[in-house]
Amino acid sequence: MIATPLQTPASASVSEEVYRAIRGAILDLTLEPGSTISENALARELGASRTPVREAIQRLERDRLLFVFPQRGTVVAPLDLDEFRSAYFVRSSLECAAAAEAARLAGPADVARLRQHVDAHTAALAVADESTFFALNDAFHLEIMTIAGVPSVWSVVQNAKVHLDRVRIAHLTRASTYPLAPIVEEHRQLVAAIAAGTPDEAAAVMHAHIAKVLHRVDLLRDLRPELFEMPRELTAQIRTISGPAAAGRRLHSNDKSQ
Amino acid sequence: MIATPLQTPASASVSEEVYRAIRGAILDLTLEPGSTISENALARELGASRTPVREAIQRLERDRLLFVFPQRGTVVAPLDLDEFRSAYFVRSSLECAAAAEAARLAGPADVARLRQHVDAHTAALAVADESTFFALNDAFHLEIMTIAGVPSVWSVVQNAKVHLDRVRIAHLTRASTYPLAPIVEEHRQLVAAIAAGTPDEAAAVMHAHIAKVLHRVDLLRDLRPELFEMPRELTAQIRTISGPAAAGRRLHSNDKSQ
DNA sequence: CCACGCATACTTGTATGCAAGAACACAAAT
DNA sequence: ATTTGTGTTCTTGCATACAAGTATGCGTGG
Repeated sequence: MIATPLQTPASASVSEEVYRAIRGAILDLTLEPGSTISENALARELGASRTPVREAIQRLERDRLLFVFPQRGTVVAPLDLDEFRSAYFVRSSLECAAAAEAARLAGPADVARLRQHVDAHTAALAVADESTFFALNDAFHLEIMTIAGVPSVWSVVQNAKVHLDRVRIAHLTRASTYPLAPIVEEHRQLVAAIAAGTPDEAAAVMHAHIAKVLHRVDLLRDLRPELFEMPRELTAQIRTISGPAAAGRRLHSNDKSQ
Repeated sequence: MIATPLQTPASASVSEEVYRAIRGAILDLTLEPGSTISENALARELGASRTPVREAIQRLERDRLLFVFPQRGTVVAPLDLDEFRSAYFVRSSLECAAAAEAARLAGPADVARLRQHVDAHTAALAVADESTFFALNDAFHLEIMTIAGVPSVWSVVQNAKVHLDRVRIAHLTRASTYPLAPIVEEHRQLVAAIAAGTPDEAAAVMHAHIAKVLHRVDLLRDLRPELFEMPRELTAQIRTISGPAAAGRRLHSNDKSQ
């Protein structure tokens, strides 16, 4: 059961709201990796019709958060090592290049704005909850992209970042708390490198900053290997020709009780 | 008028076919930047219903090839310098990083496969038309991504590359022919750098290889500045409150003759 | 006990109807 | 001549009905 029947605040469009709802449910494991969902069931739950639900599902499929098997079903994408590595590659490459470019282009006003971000982040360290903290984190990284002159690249980074966040969040709910202070400290070093106008240094700091997620995927794989497994029914994407091989289990979760 | 009523060969789904048809029409300027399109008109032309047309339009909007203004209309995205620069940034960063990584990881079998690509490309130089030549070009770049261990990153590059291709194709149809031989030669140098196992050299060669598009956008901007202009009717995305400022011109192309 | 056939209840893909809003055309008033 | 109101027709967003395909459950026959 996903959260609420669409009472989310800034109502842009039903489709957008449904997208955010499902995406959030996937990220916080309300919808577990490998579980099956259905357009009709989601439409009932969210109080919308199939059309906007379907549009959201197609967006999420392009985000690689869902797999749609026509006439068979739709499953939440299991965590995947290759996907994680690709996402890391994209984020690392783009953000390091942006940090270097920002170090080349940044003027005094830009550096001042970066420092404001760091100050706000430091203040949030004490009082804010995690979600707002990470929102500030995203804002800081976006600011660097903006200084580099390519703000719209941030959306590409975000699309990749989801797959890193999935691992981080899943690991977070099971393991210890997340150390937030080092993040702000690394941001401070990043600003220093950008202010100094040293592109290589900025890229190196950014690389170290981002690389800290890398070990989490291995830890999570040990903690909860089932999050990485595709349900056996859908593993055979190439249908065996009436072969009785994949008999036994059922696809539908049979949740009529909803 | 877009090409044919959906007779394209490998019929995956209506939605997919419509997507490819519109995308192709945008790329080859059958649909000119800034022109308005409509779900109903496209559905009639392509012999489909609105649903798959709508799905295709939404994909193309996420590709930034269309702008959808609810209740007002949908326009083909004009060429845009910022979009071009962002796309170049994404492609350059990812492909240079991939080339460097490929230089680190490539084994003899990988190098052999790369050489096969170059040989096939050389052969195509004499006989093949441009579209198959560029298909081989894409295959080569994908192979590098594969060797780097992140094949799925290629889809990200492709999404950005569209905006570079738009400029190249638009410039191609108006200006002289495209010199193809240097491309293959640069690929050869790239393979040499990867075979030598020198990441920095591979990245440098890749950078020079990709950077050749950069000057085209300026040339095209001089040749056909109208391709870069958003129709004035939709420039005001924030509606002036019943202000008669934007009066005069009309939005709808009024092509009832179709 | 096992294999096969069939009915049934699901799935997603597609078509279509309706609603809300925006822009144009035109007539009327100032 | 300019403005203003109004109706028509366009636009996209959403809801819903239908079509095609798939997996399950059960009965039947072996």
